[in-house]
Amino acid sequence: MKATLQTIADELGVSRSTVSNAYSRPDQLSPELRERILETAQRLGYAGPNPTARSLRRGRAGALGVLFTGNLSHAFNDPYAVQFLTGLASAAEQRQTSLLLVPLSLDEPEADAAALNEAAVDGFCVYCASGFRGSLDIIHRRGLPVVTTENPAEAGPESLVVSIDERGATRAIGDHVLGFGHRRLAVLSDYVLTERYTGPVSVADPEQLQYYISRERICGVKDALVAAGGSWSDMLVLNAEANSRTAGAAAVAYALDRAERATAIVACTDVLALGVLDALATRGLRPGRDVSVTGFDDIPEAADAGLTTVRQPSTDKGRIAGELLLDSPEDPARRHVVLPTSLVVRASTGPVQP
Amino acid sequence: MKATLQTIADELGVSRSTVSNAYSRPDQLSPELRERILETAQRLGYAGPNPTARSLRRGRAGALGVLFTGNLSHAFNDPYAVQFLTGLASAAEQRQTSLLLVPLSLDEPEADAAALNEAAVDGFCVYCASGFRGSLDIIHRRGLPVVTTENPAEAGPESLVVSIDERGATRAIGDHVLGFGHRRLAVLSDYVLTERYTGPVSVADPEQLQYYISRERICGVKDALVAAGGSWSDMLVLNAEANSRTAGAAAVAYALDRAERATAIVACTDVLALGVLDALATRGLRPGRDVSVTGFDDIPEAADAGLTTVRQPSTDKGRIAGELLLDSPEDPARRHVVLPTSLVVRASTGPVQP
DNA sequence: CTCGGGTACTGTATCGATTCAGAGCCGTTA
DNA sequence: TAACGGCTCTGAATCGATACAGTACCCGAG
Repeated sequence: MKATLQTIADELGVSRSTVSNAYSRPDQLSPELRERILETAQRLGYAGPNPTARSLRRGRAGALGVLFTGNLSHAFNDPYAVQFLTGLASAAEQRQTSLLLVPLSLDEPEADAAALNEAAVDGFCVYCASGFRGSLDIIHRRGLPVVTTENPAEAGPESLVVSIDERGATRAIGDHVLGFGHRRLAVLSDYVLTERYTGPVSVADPEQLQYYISRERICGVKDALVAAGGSWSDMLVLNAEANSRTAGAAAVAYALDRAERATAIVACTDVLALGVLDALATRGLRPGRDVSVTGFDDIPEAADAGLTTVRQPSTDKGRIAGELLLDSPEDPARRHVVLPTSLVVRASTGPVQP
Repeated sequence: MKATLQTIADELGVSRSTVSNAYSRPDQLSPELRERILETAQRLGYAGPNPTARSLRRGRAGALGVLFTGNLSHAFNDPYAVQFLTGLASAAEQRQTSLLLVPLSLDEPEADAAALNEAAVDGFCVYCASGFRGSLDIIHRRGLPVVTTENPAEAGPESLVVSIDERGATRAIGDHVLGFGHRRLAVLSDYVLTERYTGPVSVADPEQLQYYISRERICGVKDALVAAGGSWSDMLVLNAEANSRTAGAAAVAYALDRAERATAIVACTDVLALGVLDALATRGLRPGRDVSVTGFDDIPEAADAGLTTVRQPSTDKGRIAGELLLDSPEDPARRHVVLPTSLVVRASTGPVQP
């Protein structure tokens, strides 16, 4: 038989409200009585107001939902994702809110819908939204705010968005690499295809690709290429089956081992680019001289590896996502934040060798 | 004005209970009525029972709390931790439970206590318990189950524990390395000291170290050394300021650069060991020949790097932790699970060079 | 002596569901 | 035909707190 507010109230002969006030609004009662209440609570082993009951009454769950695919490793092994989450957590923490990880299988829509409907949260954060498109309807039906970090165009006006100019950022990368005279380029990404596959793929028109981030980033490279007078059909596109170092190394093998070796590899994430550097190392090729390599995100390891990349403010992105979710501004202009990116040039890129 | 069970009930002229049953106990009403109810709910934009209200009534929060230090990066950058969490999440998922990340600052006990008291969860998982000792009392006062992955001796009988034989595992590592004839050993760990510091430390008696995991693992190496007729005073102990590759590389520098170079480095985690391999690479030293290196955990990267290490079933550990928490067996014998470990020998260890 | 105003506390409605005893109703069986 | 059981559905109690209107009392000003 657990103690409740009533237990304490009865014990002291005061009203339940007063005990509640002792915890939540200390200014509403005399310090002496409050002291007695707290002491009695301690004695009866009462640990303070029940969080669930409080949530129900207050109409606030005190948590933000974060959607995940079943395999957390996948989500957490990317330092970018971890930084984003760190930012999200810091915003949440400031407002006494925690994060609820909601695992989705993506195979069982029924179960996923149930998980979304049963989550006691005040809003959802959907990042890496690729697989979660279907979840948005369910969330909207619950009338909860959602923030995504993707396609601003596709997100309805009711959505909150924190994004970057994906296409412009890789355009800058492309300009940088092309400026060094490289013409035999390869672009490396995960989610080029729907299937799990590692290696070269033929992409007639990158604008038609399904997944937003890979599409935009690849198109940015295309923009640069076309502006430099190149032709898309000369571009080699590589798909990695996951956003991991090993998948990156495996996927780039084709571009490095064939006769007409690519002289520059534009990877769509730093993790993949690090895999490319691994692949170069095992072949005795020098980054920035024999082959130029670029990444995206500017994770901490990128600096150590001397990787030329695009810096995006990952932690800020998470923090702002959290703030949007918790404040849900009405003003449509404030519901969509675009953050700046910058090109970070390091040693992994250099002029094409004669 | 949001729709509730009552709204639907009034609309159809049935009782609230019946609408509730339509969602939670479909066998309690006729299929036709259920269909009409679901349809009306759909029409009125009702997304199903409110999770908070349901939790209150059922007395089950449907979430497990996971304690974190403020900085998620720290926690998530260790693949071991991510694997553990993955296991925890899978156990939770099976029982329709999600994970609530509860950020603790460790600097502000008041705020931390509040966070613990306000978390709507059915139990807590405390891993990397080093800093969280103080939280256990608060959790116990709430009457919630806790599972830890550490010191079985120190945990009270009310605690749930999933552990491994830390000391025995590093004893095996030590035996392996000593068997190759190595005598100039260094052991590398984080949390040897309370302070943030990277480099050699003098440890008169490892049994006195404060943090459980580093103490036990270092003592295991000591056991092996003593059994081989060596003396603890010959052992070099290195502290890394964090469990990261860079900290590992920095901490091991002393052992590699001094005149009497260590011939074997026993690292207490794979991440640190990978850092040691990095340090060897920058010095042109060959792992397994010039210097033997061992790790602990057997994270996926360890296999790629050819690292000799101890495999512990990280994912199982998480899964079992979740199961203990959700089932809370009464039988004291079942409240404490010890999982097996095994030595995995790869190329990073070899005979001492003459 | 009354009135205004503040402080300290009480009582009740409410948040949105679940649960469980029981009420009708209908068909079966002795 | 009465007793019984099964199927649907209802009504009221309950989970544990918070919010708000209201009461009692005290103090100083008019």
